[in-house]
Amino acid sequence: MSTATQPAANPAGLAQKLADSGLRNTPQRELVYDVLLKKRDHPTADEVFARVKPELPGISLATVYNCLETLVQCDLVRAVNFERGPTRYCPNLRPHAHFHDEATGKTHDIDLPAELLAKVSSVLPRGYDAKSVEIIFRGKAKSSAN
Amino acid sequence: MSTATQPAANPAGLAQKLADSGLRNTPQRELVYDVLLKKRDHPTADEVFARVKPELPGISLATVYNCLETLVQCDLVRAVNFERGPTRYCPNLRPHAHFHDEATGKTHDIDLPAELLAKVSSVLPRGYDAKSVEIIFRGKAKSSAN
DNA sequence: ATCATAATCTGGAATAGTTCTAATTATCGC
DNA sequence: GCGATAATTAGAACTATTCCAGATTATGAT
Repeated sequence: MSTATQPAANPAGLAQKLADSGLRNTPQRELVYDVLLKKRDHPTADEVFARVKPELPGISLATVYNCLETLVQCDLVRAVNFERGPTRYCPNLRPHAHFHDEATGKTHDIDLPAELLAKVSSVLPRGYDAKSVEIIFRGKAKSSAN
Repeated sequence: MSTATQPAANPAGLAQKLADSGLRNTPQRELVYDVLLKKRDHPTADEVFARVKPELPGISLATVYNCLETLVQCDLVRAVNFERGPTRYCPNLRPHAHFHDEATGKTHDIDLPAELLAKVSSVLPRGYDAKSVEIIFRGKAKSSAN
């Protein structure tokens, strides 16, 4: 498993990022962020809820949604959507695309060289100012893949 | 406006494509396809419904959903999703990305050179077999854009 | 430490978009 | 024209998410 240093992709970074945005740190936010970091399989809000509940039985689904939204606002987590399925959450902050395996339903991160991202953005005609680019592959991941 | 020849992007192509898939041609399907071709602004199912109703007042929203789904199956139309918003429909069959203007809510097609698509797909590690790639830009389109 | 203030959390109701269901109607091949 | 099959319809049901109002909790000033 890759353990490369990632900017703020750790529980310690959370308090800082929250403070930066004038938000409070809470056990709920910490826990939600922890489960995202611990199992990076692009869980849905429901799945996060299920993982968080044993640790904090009183937590509500609404709070999980709130926390996830907060983490997205703080740029600690990316929200990802496939078709009309439930939103999935991803703590990988490096530029990456998503590969959606139609056979297993699993989602894999595909790292993107900055060079490629630049090339992709360069197809935009003048006047188009893109704040973000999202690339989604759909297909089958043969064997091996984690 | 571009009137370049597009494979089957015309009402006549519909009957053929439907037949190919063993499906029947119906007034509802023709009309839904027509309104998509006539105003290519990536309408939602509701918007298609509204445009179709004056011509065929008895049509139901469920049928519009059915027809759109059928057209997608026949590869005459692409379904596009932005975040959790309603699905939008696009009769542009050329390879293209979508630019979602956050200010106006409008969607613009961005043609993609085959060369770029190939380059994008080439970032996939061995074992990943992508059936489709989707590229979505988000940002602001200054002035000019149609 | 105490209090006031504001942020956050909670459970349940509400909502939006879409899909499902059962009954009716249209279409195709003979 | 007749029967088999496909498509349409209206409305109910469903899913993921947001909204709401009230309870709880953290924070900063005293």
